Amino acid sequence: MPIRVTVDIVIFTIQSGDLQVLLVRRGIEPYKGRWAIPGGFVLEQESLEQAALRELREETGVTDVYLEQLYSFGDPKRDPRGRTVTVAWFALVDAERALQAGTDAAEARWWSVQHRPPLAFDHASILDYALERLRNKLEYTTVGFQLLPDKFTLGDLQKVYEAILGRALDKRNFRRKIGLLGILKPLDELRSEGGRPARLHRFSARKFEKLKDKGILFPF
Amino acid sequence: MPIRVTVDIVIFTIQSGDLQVLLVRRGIEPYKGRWAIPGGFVLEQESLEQAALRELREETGVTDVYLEQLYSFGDPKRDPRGRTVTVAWFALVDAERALQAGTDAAEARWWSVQHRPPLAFDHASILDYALERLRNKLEYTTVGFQLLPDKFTLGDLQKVYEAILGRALDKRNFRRKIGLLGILKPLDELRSEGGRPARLHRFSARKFEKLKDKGILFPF
DNA sequence: ACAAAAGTGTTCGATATACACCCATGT
DNA sequence: ACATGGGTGTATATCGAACACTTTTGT
Repeated sequence: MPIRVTVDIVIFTIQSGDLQVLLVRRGIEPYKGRWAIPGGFVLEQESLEQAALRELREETGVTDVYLEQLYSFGDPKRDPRGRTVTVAWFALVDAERALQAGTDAAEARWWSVQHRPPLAFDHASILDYALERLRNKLEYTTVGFQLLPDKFTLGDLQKVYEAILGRALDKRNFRRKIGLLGILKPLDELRSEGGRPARLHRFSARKFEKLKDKGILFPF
Repeated sequence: MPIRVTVDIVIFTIQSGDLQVLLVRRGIEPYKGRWAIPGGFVLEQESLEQAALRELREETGVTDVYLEQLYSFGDPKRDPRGRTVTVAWFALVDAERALQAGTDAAEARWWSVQHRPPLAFDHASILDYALERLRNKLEYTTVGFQLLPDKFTLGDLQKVYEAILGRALDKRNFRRKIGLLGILKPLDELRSEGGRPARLHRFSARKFEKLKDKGILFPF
């Protein structure tokens, strides 16, 4: 009996200030009816990353997202049907793209990471690990920007950080630190949402690459 | 043709202030005669970590070392004999244990990471990645202590940091920061080595666990 | 006595944190 | 006019970086 290799993808998004994860309901045994992290077998001719991207596209229809390898899980008993090793990934999609994902398949939906259902297999461990990685990465990289659409307000950005870190941040300190990085381009465009209109910004990946090369990272 | 799953282990040590990696010379094709990272197939009934520990023991005779999963590599062309996915790990062994490792098998020896030979397969990428991870981890964890024997001097410890980071550190700043952590127990024992004798210290893992729980990490 | 490594404090700049009020719009 | 979210500066504490001399041993 050979070992079968799969990929599983923990897909996060932010919906109205709440960190959510995409889960699919299993239609077959084992764990029939339980919710699970989307994934599937690695095909003969594709790399692990290609497999993850393919599953992501098949399950959610989304493409062109942030994707990072997380960890590989291979406990001999993790799948009762037989020996599997899964290479887990985590992906970040912005709120706009997230909408199409949840509606595509009837048996896929977004769950708040706070109020998630019991999961199949060892998927609870995988999700916990992904969450931990996301929190850590938030502090020294710009992954947070991946959860926002092209144009966003500084309030939007702060909400992303607060949702992931699970605590409130000071508005003035937050803006100063973001400003210091100089990786946001303020646009000549405002968005009104129940109060004073907020300026929209765009993430400038080009400026960020320069910072990375110099070893300057995120100071949260 | 199923995918075959292997583990490869990048084993680091420090010998007289130089960061070294254990490599084995391949006796068969492909890449016969080339140096490679030690590794082998994952067996039917063992977890990935057990497989890594087993290979580590078989190749080096060492046990009870620091071992951490690194990344999984699965390019379809990475092994010309057929499709493989390897789960790469990195291990740290102290100088005393390292001695027995290099001598066990005639075709295994330590190489300075600076002057390493060309490697088989995609092992150069794996080694580079391990080195990057080690450097990063050094800055916010206590992995550095894993490269030292039970008793060591502060000079020994500083040399470990300098060898891995590849730059000189200020002795006073280094000692202050280590001292602030309060995870070293000074012993009533000195070691003389060509100058004023140095006090030996021991790493107190118990104290460190408390720090970790509070989220206090290494400030290098 | 001298060579060789151990040991020890202070100053300064940068960064993180705490904290409160006015502004522009919609209703 | 009032409710709602947007926008702005200063003071303090903490942390990291730079920097030089004395001490203890072996030869």
